[in-house]
Amino acid sequence: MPELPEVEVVRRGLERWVAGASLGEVAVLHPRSVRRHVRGAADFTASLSGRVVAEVRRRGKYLWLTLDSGDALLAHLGMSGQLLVQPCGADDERHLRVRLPLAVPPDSGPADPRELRFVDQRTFGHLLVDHLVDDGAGEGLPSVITHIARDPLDPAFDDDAFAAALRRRRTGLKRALLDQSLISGVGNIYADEALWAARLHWARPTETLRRPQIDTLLTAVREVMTAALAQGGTSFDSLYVNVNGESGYFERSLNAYGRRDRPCARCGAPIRRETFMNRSSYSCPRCQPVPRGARV
DNA sequence: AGTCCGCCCTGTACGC
DNA sequence: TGCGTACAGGGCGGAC
Repeated sequence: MPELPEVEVVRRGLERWVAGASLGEVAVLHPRSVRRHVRGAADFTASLSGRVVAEVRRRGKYLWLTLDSGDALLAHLGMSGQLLVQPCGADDERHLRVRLPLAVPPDSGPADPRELRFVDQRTFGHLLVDHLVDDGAGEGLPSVITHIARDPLDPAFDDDAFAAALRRRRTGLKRALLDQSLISGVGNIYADEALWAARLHWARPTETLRRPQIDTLLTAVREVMTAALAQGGTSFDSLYVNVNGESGYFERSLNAYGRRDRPCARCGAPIRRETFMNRSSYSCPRCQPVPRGARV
């Protein structure tokens, strides 16, 4: 499942292939993949054709290509989305949803034509074209994601403001971590990993957290993401950009997620699995005891 | 306004 | 073997 580190790996990989390239005739092979482009699939392709890509940016789990039209091609990978750069003649992937041919300036880049492909088995991901608005720091942000908070690796992320906002919440800690309007980029896997590292239980009432604990938590979030990024960033330098939640790139370093009944790396107690928000939460029963007033 | 639930989707694993 | 069910879960619309 792509969370911030995986999306950042894709962003870095994509940049090399698409910056400076122009888009040819885009083909939408599955309408659901552009469902959030409100003006429809035909408008989606029309607003991309012939546009030149400037740069690839990211906030949390959202990724966008800035275009010479002043708009952006915004992408969210959802659960199973991939953005691949392939030779135009390569066989279609089974779940190819959108095809975006690339043309590079004649005096640069590889001779064989390539295309950007959006592949998405479960179609939770999507693409859309959107105009940019000022994000408050002079940078452009796609208008449909202005409610997405800065992510913890963003230099402009405000720890003080986050701590204050977190304590104003009246909910459980993991629910807050997964709320992309409070802090972005954190999904189920890295939430569990950060909570384990910070020795905090997922149901801890947010308003009872003290500042040192919030700082410990933020440090943990940044460390697990940075470590994953370091692994992912060195895991591929191949022809195409790839992200695959099941790839196992980052599995080796997990301490909690998916480790039911296996010993905690700190204390040896068997990791427990609980159901919460219709998904799994993994934690150590000894290092992360259930707090008073737990919010399930 | 803040909080939270249900739904969307497909492939795999597993019990009977 | 085949069928049914559980599970994976991000983000949003809408209920409360």
